[in-house]
Amino acid sequence: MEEQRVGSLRFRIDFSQPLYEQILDQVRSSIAKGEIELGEKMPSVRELAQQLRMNPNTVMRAYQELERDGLTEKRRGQGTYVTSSLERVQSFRQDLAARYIDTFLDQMKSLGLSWADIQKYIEQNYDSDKGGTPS
Amino acid sequence: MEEQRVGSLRFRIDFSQPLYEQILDQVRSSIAKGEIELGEKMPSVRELAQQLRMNPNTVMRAYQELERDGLTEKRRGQGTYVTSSLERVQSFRQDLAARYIDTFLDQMKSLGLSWADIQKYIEQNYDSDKGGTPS
Amino acid sequence: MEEQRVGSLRFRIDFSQPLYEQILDQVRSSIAKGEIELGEKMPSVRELAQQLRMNPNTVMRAYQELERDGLTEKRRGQGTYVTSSLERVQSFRQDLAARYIDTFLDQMKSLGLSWADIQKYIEQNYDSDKGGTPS
Amino acid sequence: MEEQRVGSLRFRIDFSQPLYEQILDQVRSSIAKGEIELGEKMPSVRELAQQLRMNPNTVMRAYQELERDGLTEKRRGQGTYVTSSLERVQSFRQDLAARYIDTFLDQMKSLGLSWADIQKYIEQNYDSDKGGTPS
DNA sequence: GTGGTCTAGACCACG
DNA sequence: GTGGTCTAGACCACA
Repeated sequence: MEEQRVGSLRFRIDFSQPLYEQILDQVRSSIAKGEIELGEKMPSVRELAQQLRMNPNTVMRAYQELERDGLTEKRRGQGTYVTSSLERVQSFRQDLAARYIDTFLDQMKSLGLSWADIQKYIEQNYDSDKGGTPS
Repeated sequence: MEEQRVGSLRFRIDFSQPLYEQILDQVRSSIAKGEIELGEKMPSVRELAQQLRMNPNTVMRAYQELERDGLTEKRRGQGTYVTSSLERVQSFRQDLAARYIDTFLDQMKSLGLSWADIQKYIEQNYDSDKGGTPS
Repeated sequence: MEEQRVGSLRFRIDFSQPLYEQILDQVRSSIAKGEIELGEKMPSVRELAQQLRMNPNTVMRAYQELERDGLTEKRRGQGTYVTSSLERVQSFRQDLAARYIDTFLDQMKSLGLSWADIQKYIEQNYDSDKGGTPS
Repeated sequence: MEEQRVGSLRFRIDFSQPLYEQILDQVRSSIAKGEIELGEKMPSVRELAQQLRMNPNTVMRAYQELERDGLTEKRRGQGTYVTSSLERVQSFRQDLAARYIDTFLDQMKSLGLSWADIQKYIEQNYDSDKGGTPS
């Protein structure tokens, strides 16, 4: 329900999805949007676990996936850092967007909606809030 | 892998999602696209389970959700039928589309992509196949 | 120390490496060598855990990596199966071999040994047992 | 990323392996290849730690292992020196090479590849750069 | 201090 | 029955 800030990161956790997935998605989002800077130190596993009132293992699982995505890197004994490679972030963002778009277009197709239909619908209903990079 | 036909319905099942969900989605899609006609008889739970080589419980769960959606109705002693109400189908289609779109726009927002970005991206990459059998 | 058989799989577990890695390596090896057949059912997580006297979570972690490798697939409520795709196994084997070889050649290079040196050395010392596909 | 020189030694450090291990391996390599001469003085622990921007404890751990290997020796009040015994270096090199080779052959065996397979593969893929600065 | 592995045991979704 | 998520808490390696 309420949002929580931990360092530069913001979290909004509920019980509708696996906790580690929510962490994963929300950290990805923070990195993709540049809310947390390249090369910045992430909160430690234990710290984040405590702040979010979760078990450290749950947080660690999310951190491991982030590293597999190439979005963070671990430095032994020092902590976890956001990657410094802008390129890696960009390419990750592209890939993920493409995956989301594919799924979405499949869904629309399964309902028999064409791209023109979708455009019309969205422009009617979401004119005021089309998302995008925050100011 | 391969597609399977059962009456007017077509199924393509894999193990990446819950089986009952795949049945649900694919029947919904068949109804939305008019591949199975309004008022037509659905295969019985047993029949479909046998054809798809699944546990009848799995098929039943999908059928229950279809009925809750108002897309089908059971007639005692006769079986399950697709609703005859075009209006019901249309409104269901609208609702589902709206839900998919919301999710999609949230995802795009989480990646910092605006509606303009999305349009540009899709038109570049999917020009030839924008899907959809317009109603 | 002693080898253990679970279905078609053989395990030899010690404490010199993470347990889940040993499971992972040994299952990979069994698949690569064809000791367990394509499409065959793997022991369930709980079953294997019990046989190896480990916690199910430890086994599950290994199974998750196997799936990420594309060597196995989960079927909900049914269990875990070795992939049926020979191609996937072959390509995995190629990739892994290439990785091992790269590492090895780097090590040899760091010791100032040329490929000719290595060949000579191996042929002198390992003539009787050059490994390879078991009879 | 970038290489760093400290006296006769060259280092290339990342975060994918324990830092002390990287120092260890790279110093061993420098000695084995004769890049640093027998009897030459090593940088002091503090000096090296400072140059590599590491904790002195980390460097010390690597130095202790080098001494255990017989590749270096401490002289009280003077610092650490590379051994003057060519024989010791040679025998160390042999041992280490043998260990690497054993591991490698085990890996290949676990993938069901024979020595002939390996030779063929390497000669196809690495013909231009077989590494090595023969002694 | 950091992350990583492991155990024991609960509870859930799926078939 | 299957795998998946989560917690609590122990112990380890690295810096």
